[in-house]
Amino acid sequence: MATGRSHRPATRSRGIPEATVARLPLYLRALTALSERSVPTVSSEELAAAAGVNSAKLRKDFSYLGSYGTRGVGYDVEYLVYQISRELGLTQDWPVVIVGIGNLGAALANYGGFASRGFRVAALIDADPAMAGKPVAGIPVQHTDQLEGIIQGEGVSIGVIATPAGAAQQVCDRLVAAGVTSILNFAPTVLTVPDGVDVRKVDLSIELQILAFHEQRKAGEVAAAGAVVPPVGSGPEPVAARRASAAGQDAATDQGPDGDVPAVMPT
Amino acid sequence: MATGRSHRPATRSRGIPEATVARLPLYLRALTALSERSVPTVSSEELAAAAGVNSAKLRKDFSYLGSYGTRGVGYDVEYLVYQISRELGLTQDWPVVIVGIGNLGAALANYGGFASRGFRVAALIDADPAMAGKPVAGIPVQHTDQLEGIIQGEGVSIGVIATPAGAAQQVCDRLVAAGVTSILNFAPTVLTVPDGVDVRKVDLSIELQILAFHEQRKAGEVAAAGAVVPPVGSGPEPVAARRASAAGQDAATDQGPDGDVPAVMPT
DNA sequence: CTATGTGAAAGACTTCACAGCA
DNA sequence: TGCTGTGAAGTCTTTCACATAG
Repeated sequence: MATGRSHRPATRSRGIPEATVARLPLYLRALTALSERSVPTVSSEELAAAAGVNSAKLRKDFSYLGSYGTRGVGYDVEYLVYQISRELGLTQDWPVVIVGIGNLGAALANYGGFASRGFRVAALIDADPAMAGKPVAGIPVQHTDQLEGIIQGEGVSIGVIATPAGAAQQVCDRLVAAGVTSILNFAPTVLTVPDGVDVRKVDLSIELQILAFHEQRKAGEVAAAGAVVPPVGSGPEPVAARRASAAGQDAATDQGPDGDVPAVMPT
Repeated sequence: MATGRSHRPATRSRGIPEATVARLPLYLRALTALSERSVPTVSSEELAAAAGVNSAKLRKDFSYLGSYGTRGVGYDVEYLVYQISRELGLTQDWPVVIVGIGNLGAALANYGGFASRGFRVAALIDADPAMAGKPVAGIPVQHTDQLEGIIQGEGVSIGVIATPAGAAQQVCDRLVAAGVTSILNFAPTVLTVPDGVDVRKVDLSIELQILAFHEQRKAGEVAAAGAVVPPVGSGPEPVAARRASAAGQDAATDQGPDGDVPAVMPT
């Protein structure tokens, strides 16, 4: 696929890198905090520190949105908050349904961050008839039978799956058939969806395993004692060397690729 | 820190790409499922489909671990399960502490996936005195005062933070001071940690915002019908194009850079 | 003849470093 | 003078495509 770097019409070239999109919420959060403290402007350096990234990256990211800063000064906090919000589509209302009101589903329903950014819990759905009517986070749980009606009635396009792994694909299919085109999946399963539907997954187990991998390495290093040049192993991997100093810092702040979260069922 | 090392004989060149490490848990999950069905071998094509990635990527990933396949045949399921488990450090016991037993913390404590892969909930910690002693998921909650003692006593190196955003950094500092070197953060805050400590974050709000961004685009595409705002939707955008066929598959499985998850406090 | 393993090419993302505007 | 905006360089990932082992 040739990145038809298309003729960028003035500012705002469409085609913001995925990596940048993933960081916009981070910047937005930092900016919101500044805004609440009535800070009028910030430099890329300060904002980057607050968001946990380096300033060059931040400036590059913002450059994809347009030239919203002032040389020699910095960025206007309020203005940036607005621009990023608009870019992320947070200036509109996004009704969301959460399917699977177990421990996790309830936690998500109670999650305050929802409302704060245009997301509105339109409904809580669970397959257990006993749950029907029971209020969670002030919202009455509805039975799965109602799923299609709710999606269509409320015009829901984003669905959150917090069911056991075994039910995830089935729920997903129904959500999609009913019109949902974006899914946040907390069940530890690979969902199959038709083209045009976005899926993001969050899997606690995966995150822990990644941490374990690095943790294991740390232990190994101690035992092997940091030699000047890696002993055994193939060759003095250049990559390895770099990793040494950057990894700790990097992993901690801007976290590497792939992200995931918790789930409800065993892996 | 030095990197090289490890007395790993034969294959196994040190320096597995981070992107590959992030996918190993995915392969492991798929392999475990096959193993339970007593499937003896799998081709890269089949396994890739089960894991939601493409076969070329999978083969490349495995090539970093060594040559564990048989040309013309495929991979031995049991053997691969073992190799990947070892690589990820899952053949050993990893005691984990969860701090902040609110809705989310309780959900995590009940998460079955923990035990299944070498992770053991060594303790549940909460700052609320009223919670002390109360069992959650069969484990009695302990007060924050006990934090240091538990970490050191159990030799915990992985900590999960599920507290409100305001307490996260403080908890993090205590965990690190007590000896924890890997942290999974569910609070919507950027944690600052010393070198050598790994942090992975999981933030529901961020995931939803990313979905909203793409959702907004889809809506725009429909309206613009590949007209005035081409670059994004209309143009054979590399990303867009790929997304069409692979994305559904891709986004679901290998998800882009930076990962996050849910939290307990508003953004 | 099949499916792995892997150089090489293509892309995506990050970092550098500095021109240029306020 | 200070800080943004951005080509260019550097690094990491993915994809291609095919030699090669079984």
